[in-house]
Amino acid sequence: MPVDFFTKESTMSEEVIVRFPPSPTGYLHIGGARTAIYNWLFAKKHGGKMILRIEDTDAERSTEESIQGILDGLAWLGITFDQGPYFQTEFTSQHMAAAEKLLATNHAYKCFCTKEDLEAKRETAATDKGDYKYNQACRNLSPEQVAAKEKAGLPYVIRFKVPDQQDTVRFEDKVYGRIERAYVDIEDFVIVRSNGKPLYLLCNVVDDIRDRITHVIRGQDGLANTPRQILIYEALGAKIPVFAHMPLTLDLNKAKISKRSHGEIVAVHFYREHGFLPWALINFLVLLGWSSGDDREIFSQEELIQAFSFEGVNRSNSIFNYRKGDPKFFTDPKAININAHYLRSMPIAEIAALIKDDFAAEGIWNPLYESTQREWFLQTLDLIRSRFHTLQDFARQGRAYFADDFPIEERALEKNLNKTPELKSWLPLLAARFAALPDFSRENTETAARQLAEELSVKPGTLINGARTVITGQLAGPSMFEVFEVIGKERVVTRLEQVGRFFGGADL
RNA sequence: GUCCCCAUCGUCUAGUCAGGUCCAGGACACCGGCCUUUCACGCCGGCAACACCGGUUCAAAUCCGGUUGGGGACGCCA
Repeated sequence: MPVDFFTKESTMSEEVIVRFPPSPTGYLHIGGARTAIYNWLFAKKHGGKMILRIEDTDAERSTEESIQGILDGLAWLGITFDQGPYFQTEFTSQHMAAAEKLLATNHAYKCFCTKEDLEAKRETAATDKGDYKYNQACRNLSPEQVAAKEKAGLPYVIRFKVPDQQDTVRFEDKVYGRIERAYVDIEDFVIVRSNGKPLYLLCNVVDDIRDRITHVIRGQDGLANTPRQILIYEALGAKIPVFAHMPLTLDLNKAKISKRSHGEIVAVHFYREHGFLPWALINFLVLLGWSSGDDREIFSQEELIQAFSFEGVNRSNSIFNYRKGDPKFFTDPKAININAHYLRSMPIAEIAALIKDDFAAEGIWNPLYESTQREWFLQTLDLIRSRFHTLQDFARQGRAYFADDFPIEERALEKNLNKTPELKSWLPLLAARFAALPDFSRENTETAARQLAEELSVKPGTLINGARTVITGQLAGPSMFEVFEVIGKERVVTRLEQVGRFFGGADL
């Protein structure tokens, strides 16, 4: 395996290449998705490429299911990549070649200290509240000593030999600015396990060199790893990429969000299943730690690509404002608000396409909605969408517009019907007036309803909201005259005539 | 414990690099009003923050030092 590609300088240094390297140990969560989004935006903005690399070196925890979940999540979001997915385990020989090179150039050494021994020392240091650092016991072993230990069959790991200098490792982070770390504060870290498997720090760097990554955009939790990785780049004689660390997303208790402690709420698929528009989720996520600098918060894809830059990335961690068990907000209120915003402003035909499956699942899909009843369908969706928060609301809260069996809200029943028992006879009267209308327009139904109200000496609202309850089962909704029009004369008249069923049933 | 990073309304943030135009702007949430047959949308208004202490300066959210608070990293995990 030739190793000179480590030193090969990029000939097309202007081209931006970024990567998203998830480890397949769970679903795609919103923190990871946000990192992917930032990478994707940056690549798009600079006409660069994005590589998807599955970091599956931890065979024990990596699963096929998880890989698929991550792929599905990215696909749903519309985060596309130009290369990959690559799998880190496919490049083990390159990782090992790099380790050999480091060994050969005296940038690394074999360490025979046992895991048990080291763990004991670490524990002792922890109990004494002291600082633990590898004591470099094997750093200066003579070639003869190493040979002897190897011959004796002693297992060893390969450690990186951190330069013995008084200086600091420094780099210019695109978000955090200048970061410095003293060499003495970096211990000789392990790059190859005793079973011969290379470790993340090494693999990650080798892969980034091979893939000619120009910009490493990742979470702030990678910030502390960066000086060590830079050391590897230098030892391998490779060009160091630009680093840009993104602030983390924490929960209300300022703890890092994770599957373990937060469950489904932080999973991308949760949002898909709960009627979120992928772009709305992206729009929300991108705002968690970044701002355009002006007052804009809603962006089209083109606008966002144009507006995005590291300048606008905040340095402090942001909080995912989710309260468990909140009856009103099942996730961050701002996320819901943004989703609702798109729901009421996007082309209605797009919504129609997105809710088809949901309607089918609820048993209220009608194929005619795509042919002869398409106009009616779109008009109805448009009428009801302003108060909806998710795509699911159309089939759930909007059921009465598409089906004759729909639930009746208890509060609507009490307030709009039970309080005025006379409606039991008034609504059939209204039905008769409506039935007699030659043209069932909103103007005509309004005139008829108001006229009847006047004749009965009741407020129009009494009649109208009584009708609302009987016709939609709900306390609130669009203008009833538009509802009448959309639901249609026949169904309106029928539902009004059946008002008796809400007053103890059969005695009509 | 060691090292690194961070600190503006409840939350997301603008303003900090180039100190005065900021008794701090926007958004979400919340409260009130208008519209109205209801709820929502929309519009109008309100509540609400520069963590603390010291320094520099005519002037500090902005610069410097410290304190406190928070986060991250310190694995033969990624």
